[in-house]
Amino acid sequence: MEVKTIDVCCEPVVDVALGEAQAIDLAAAFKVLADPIRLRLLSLIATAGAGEACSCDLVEPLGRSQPTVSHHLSVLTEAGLLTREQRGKWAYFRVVPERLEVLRAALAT
Amino acid sequence: MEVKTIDVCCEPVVDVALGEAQAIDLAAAFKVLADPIRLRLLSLIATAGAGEACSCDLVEPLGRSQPTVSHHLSVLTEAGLLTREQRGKWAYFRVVPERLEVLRAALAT
DNA sequence: GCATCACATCGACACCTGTCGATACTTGCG
DNA sequence: CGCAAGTATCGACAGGTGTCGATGTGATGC
Repeated sequence: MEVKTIDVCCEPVVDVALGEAQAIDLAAAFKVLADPIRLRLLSLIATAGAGEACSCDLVEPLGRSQPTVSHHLSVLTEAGLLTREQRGKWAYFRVVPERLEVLRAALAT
Repeated sequence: MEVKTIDVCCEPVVDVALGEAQAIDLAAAFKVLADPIRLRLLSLIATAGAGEACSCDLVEPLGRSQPTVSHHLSVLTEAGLLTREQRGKWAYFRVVPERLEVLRAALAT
């Protein structure tokens, strides 16, 4: 997946008729969440001790190869759902709650 | 897309570590939303006059062929996001707010 | 009964995406 | 400097998905 910076408008889907461009952006955002590995990555990082997790601790519990996990972490980061911080040899990731909140708002009824 | 009945558990993604099976179900649910045409269908139906819309009124504004729109309506209906009611020659669709609410809850922070 | 309209299904195609092994790239440490 | 460890990137493959034209299926009305 190639996900650019995603600008999701805040209008709920069920409020005003969605424009074509907004629909494309919003769909791209949901596409990032439409993968079990990425959902589990979000969950693992969010529930980790200090609210952050190292790549090295994420490969094994998911049962996927290191390149695959790295790929999914990139997708989540490029979508703005994660932040990446390099500390020495290790890369630490944190979730960005505001991003989830934006998507959550789009589903408001 | 072939989407069976989707049973999404209500645990927020960021609350407890997501199980493998739950992640698969949740990802399938988000996959349904990860398409611009389907998002616009939801939006069009939700904002329609009586809260419902006929297929005949959905083909033209989306700029896709009738089979394609019919396909997306099937995906949304099978996922439980829409209900379908046949009245005479026409098929009327309504959104199921509870379904959106379930997905919304999964993104809670 | 038959033509017509609304809609669903089928078959086929191009494109995208998740996956992995191999490899390149940094950083830290002797 | 040279080696090792943690990650990212590359290339390639199998499988999934959106799309459409053609066709099938009911229901309506003459």
